[in-house]
Amino acid sequence: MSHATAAIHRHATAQSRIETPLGAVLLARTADGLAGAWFEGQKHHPGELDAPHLDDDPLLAAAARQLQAYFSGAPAAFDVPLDLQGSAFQRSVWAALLDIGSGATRSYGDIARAIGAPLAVRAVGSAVGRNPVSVIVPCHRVVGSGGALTGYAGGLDRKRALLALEARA
Amino acid sequence: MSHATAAIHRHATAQSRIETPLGAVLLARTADGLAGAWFEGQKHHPGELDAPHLDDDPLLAAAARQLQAYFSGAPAAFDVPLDLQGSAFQRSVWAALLDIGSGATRSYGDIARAIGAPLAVRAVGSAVGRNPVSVIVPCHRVVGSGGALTGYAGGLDRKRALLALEARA
DNA sequence: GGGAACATGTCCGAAAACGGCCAGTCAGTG
DNA sequence: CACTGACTGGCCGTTTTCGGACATGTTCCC
Repeated sequence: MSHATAAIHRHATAQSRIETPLGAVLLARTADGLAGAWFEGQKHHPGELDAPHLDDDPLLAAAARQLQAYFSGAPAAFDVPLDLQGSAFQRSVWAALLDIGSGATRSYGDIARAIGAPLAVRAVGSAVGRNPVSVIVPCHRVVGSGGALTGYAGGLDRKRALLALEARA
Repeated sequence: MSHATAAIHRHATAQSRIETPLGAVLLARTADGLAGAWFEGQKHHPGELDAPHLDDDPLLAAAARQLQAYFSGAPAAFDVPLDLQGSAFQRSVWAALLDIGSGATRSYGDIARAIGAPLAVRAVGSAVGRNPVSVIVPCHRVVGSGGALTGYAGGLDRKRALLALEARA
């Protein structure tokens, strides 16, 4: 188990499960914010969490509401506090993802330059792939420099669908 | 000759030889109890003993009966008094072996912790290997921490066979 | 009496393998 | 030419693997 995944297992205080047009999503929070949103069966899924299932947790409920709105075609508007568990490098990458507007895309090289490590392109790829909060932290908006989709922890189909949804909105 | 083996040669009052599905076994007793049960040709076998061969010695006969029952598939039930010749450290290790239930296994590290010498793992390995009373003192129930069989004075095949027998019972 | 060998397990550091990349090359086309 | 596609080499953080070092009691062999 990776350091980050272990941290989530340790600090999670509640979890809940919602259905979306792209499949079930597991949400998890810590005391400080939303820490995870994984598609069922995706790569790097944390597996079973110890935390209690709470459908009425205010933060989880808000995240669920905003996700449902997003999937219904409303413009992406997420404002739940995040608590992203990862190394300093990973957090800097994930922070950069939050700057990509809905409907826009960036290349892995763009992100590398944005965080001041222009040569760390492959490392950026790794970090993007470990994003713990799907959809809300928009790792799906990162594509190859030529526009190719190149990869997605939840499967390329989901990545295509998310981009298409945002293109319509 | 080791200190313990010398003591057995000195104090043995009777011996006898029985056949088992895993080969011949030499039994030896002292005035105080059963002191040895070695597979023929095993490592650390004491060789020829001076003591008289007595097939009607009550203690040796009881041990033989219980061993035969065990090999026929009956649950392990040994109650002959033991007289284990060895250093204080070795006796503490062998005592710990008697606490492992039939069908269960422990690692060498488990035993080391159980006797209060958590770092003496290798020494435990040595001591387990010198167990003078095979089968009845269940040294065959000690395996590597990863589950590997790692060694047996009577050969790994016998160790495997004993564990399989107990798994069935 | 000194020193090696053993039926191990834990730790730590180094080294290698592994990715959701990208820019450059080069040969093959129309 | 311009464009394509396959291949190459280098970049970097993370994860996994691997190899020593160490701790311990007893025996065996100089």
